[in-house]
Parts: sequence; C-alpha cells; structure tokens
Amino acid sequence: MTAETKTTHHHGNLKEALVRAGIDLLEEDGLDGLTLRKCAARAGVSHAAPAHHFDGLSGLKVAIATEGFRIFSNYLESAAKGIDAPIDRLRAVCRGYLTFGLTHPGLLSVIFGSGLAAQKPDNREGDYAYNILRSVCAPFIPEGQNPQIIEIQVWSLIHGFTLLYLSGEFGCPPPPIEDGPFDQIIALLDRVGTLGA
Amino acid sequence: MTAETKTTHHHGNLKEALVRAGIDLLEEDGLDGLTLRKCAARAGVSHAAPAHHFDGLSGLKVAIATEGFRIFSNYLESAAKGIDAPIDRLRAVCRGYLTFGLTHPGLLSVIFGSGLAAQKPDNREGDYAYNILRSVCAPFIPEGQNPQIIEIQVWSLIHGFTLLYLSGEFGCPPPPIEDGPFDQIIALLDRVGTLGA
DNA sequence: GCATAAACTTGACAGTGTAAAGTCTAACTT
DNA sequence: AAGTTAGACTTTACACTGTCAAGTTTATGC
Repeated sequence: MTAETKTTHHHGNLKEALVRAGIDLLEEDGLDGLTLRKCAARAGVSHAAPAHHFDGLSGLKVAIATEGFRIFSNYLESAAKGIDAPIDRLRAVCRGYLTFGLTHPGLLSVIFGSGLAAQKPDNREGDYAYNILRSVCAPFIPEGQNPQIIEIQVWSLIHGFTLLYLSGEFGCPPPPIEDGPFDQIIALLDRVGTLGA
Repeated sequence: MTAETKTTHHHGNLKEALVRAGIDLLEEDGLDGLTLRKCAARAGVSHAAPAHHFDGLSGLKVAIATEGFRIFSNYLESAAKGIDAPIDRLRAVCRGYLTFGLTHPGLLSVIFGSGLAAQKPDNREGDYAYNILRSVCAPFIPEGQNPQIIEIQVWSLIHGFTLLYLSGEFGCPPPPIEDGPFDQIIALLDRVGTLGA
C-alpha cells in the first residue's frame, strides 16, 4: 500500500513495525515497559510473532539498539553541523551526546546496556556514531600518539557525565541543560584540546 | 545461635539475609538473576516473605544498593590507603573505582541504575563514598572556585570509563586492567591536577 | 496446480511480581 | 498467669512475562 518496501507475506514489514513499537514503548514507559508481548500487540500481531524475526527479547533489543544508533548519530551530526573551530565542534558533539541522553534515556540504556558490543561485533551503526566522535577528536591528537587516547578520554567523560546527570546523582533535575553542570566539564574538555601542547 | 543480633521473631534477621542473598545472586547470574523469589528461596522463606521487609523488588534493590555502597567505599578507601601524594591518591581512587566495577558489575549497575538517588535522597552510604572522591579531589580545586567542578569532572571521567570498559565498547576484554586503556585516561587525570595552575 | 516454505496463530508452560487472606509466634497487658 | 495483640511468615491466587510446540494460513517455486 505505502511507498515503502512491502515484500513479505502477511503484515508487510513486521520487523520494522516491531522495532518502531519497541522504541515507542521505550520512550513512553522506560526500559521496564519494553516487552515482547506489548510490541506484538502494538504492531497488531499475536504475542509469538516476534520470535520469527528476532532471537527473543535480547534479539529485539539488539535491533532496537541498531536503530537507536542511527538516531544517536543524527544528534551528534546535527550538533556539529555548521561549526568550524575544532574545539567548538568537540564541545557541540558532546552537548549533542548529552541532549540525546536526556531526550531518549531509554534508547541510551538499550544502546549501551544490552551487551550489544558482545552480541554484534560488526556493528556498523555503532561504528558510524563512533566515527563522528573520532572525527571531532582528530584535531587534538598529539603527534605520533595513539588516536584512541583522546577518543577514550572524551568518550568516557561525556558518557559518564550523561549517565550520572541522568540518574540524578548531581542533585539537579535534567531539564536545565544550559546552565547546568555541563558547563563544568567544558573546562576539562578544553584541556583535552591542549594535551598535545 | 550465632553471635549476631537475633532479636526478631522467626527467622532471626531475614532482612539482612535477603540482602545478602540478593548480592550473591547478583554476582552469580548478573542483574537478570536477581529475583525476589530466588532471594526468598535462598534465605529459606516463602516467596512472599520479602514483602514484609522491602517495598517490592525496587525496595530490595535500594537495600542492596545501600550495602553495595559500603563495599564500594571499601574499594575506594583501601585503594588510597598509604598513598600520600595527591595526584597518586587521585589515580589510586580512580583505579579502585574501576576495580570495583570489574569485580562487582552487578552491584555497580544496581548502585547507579536503580534510581536510588531519586528514591533515597538521604543516602548516607552514597554520600560516604562520594566524600572519598571529594577528599582526593580537594587538593586540585582552583582557588575560589566551586569544589564541585573538579569532582564532577573526575567522577564523570572514571564512571564513564568504567561502564564503557565493562560493556566491551573499547574492544578489549575486562581481565587485563594493568596494561589496558585505563592508563590512557591517567593523562587526562593528570590534567585535572593542573586545572588551577 | 501442487508441494513447499515462510509468516503468523493458538495453546501451553514455567517463572515473575504482587496482593489478600490465613496461621503461627512472640511480646505485651491487665 | 491468661488473654490479647501485633508482627512474621505462609498459602493461595492472579496478571503478566518469555519461550516452546504444535497448528493454520498465505505466498512462492516448480
């Protein structure tokens, strides 16, 4: 019916519908609200239908994480768009990381919390997101040193900050991003930029 | 029977036994293995007994997190013991943070992943652990600035690194701590020490 | 047109959290 | 000392979960 690819038999493309339903449930009710049976019901199929497309619940989570990485990459890319100065690009991408986490906390936990790195070694969508981070880190790599050094530092910093902020450990609610403690890691981010000096 | 406090009626002190069983289950089978009914069975009581001591599963997790923070604090304290130079203390505590995460991944996820900060605002055990981090950060606070700045930076850095390392995102298995990428965040940790200069 | 394979349904089972009611034990009251 | 009361625990039950084993329908291939 639609202009989309409708090749399979009954439903159309149930696989995509289930992933979409799963993401919606994740955003509505959090990680506990993500259920195989609820995804099936929302897609209009019986409760056992997902088994023909995913390897159980963990398989669905891997598929959701794959799609989640695309959304994640969008946040990182659009945050850096139109910004030229390397240090400003680094700041912007990190801010995009945080914004994604605050906007899609359920997706974030599925992306990094489902052992996806172990279950899906060839994770192109994840690599794509990582390469965005890598590209904004590249200008700050000290000459002749391992590029991973900077990437791991920046990634750890913004990842930890996002998760701690999200879990309320910093004692302030998520809403105020602008004046929040995010500005306080900018200083360290700037230091990352001087590591090669 | 034992020298422990046995004041309550039937079991002795079921509350502690349930928390202990929960921690054991967590270490054996991970977060998915932590179940009210399994905790009850391991403590030798019926499956509905925990309801009289905790507010459901989330209540048990809060209790486990409270005990987990004590264990966590032990790692941080014993890591800093006998080390005098401020920068070495900072390094050692961060290494203790990582070691705890690698040794007790289930506890780590319960501590920071059960919304404990929201459910238990007066978290003394958590504050105690935070104060250890705070004390090793203190020597590096720039004059006249908000102490939180350094703490948030260091905490974000080591927290993010631990979680990413644990989930295999860095592409190397957890076992080798010594020569792993941990040494690569030491450089940034050292930069934290020069922020005031 | 028919065999075959895939998509999906139906039914069942073990395991989960949780609530309501009942039983027992210890402590408290008079 | 006997009876009352409150708490600890059990039993029973229910809704919900993931998962398996069969069926049933539908589209594809020959």
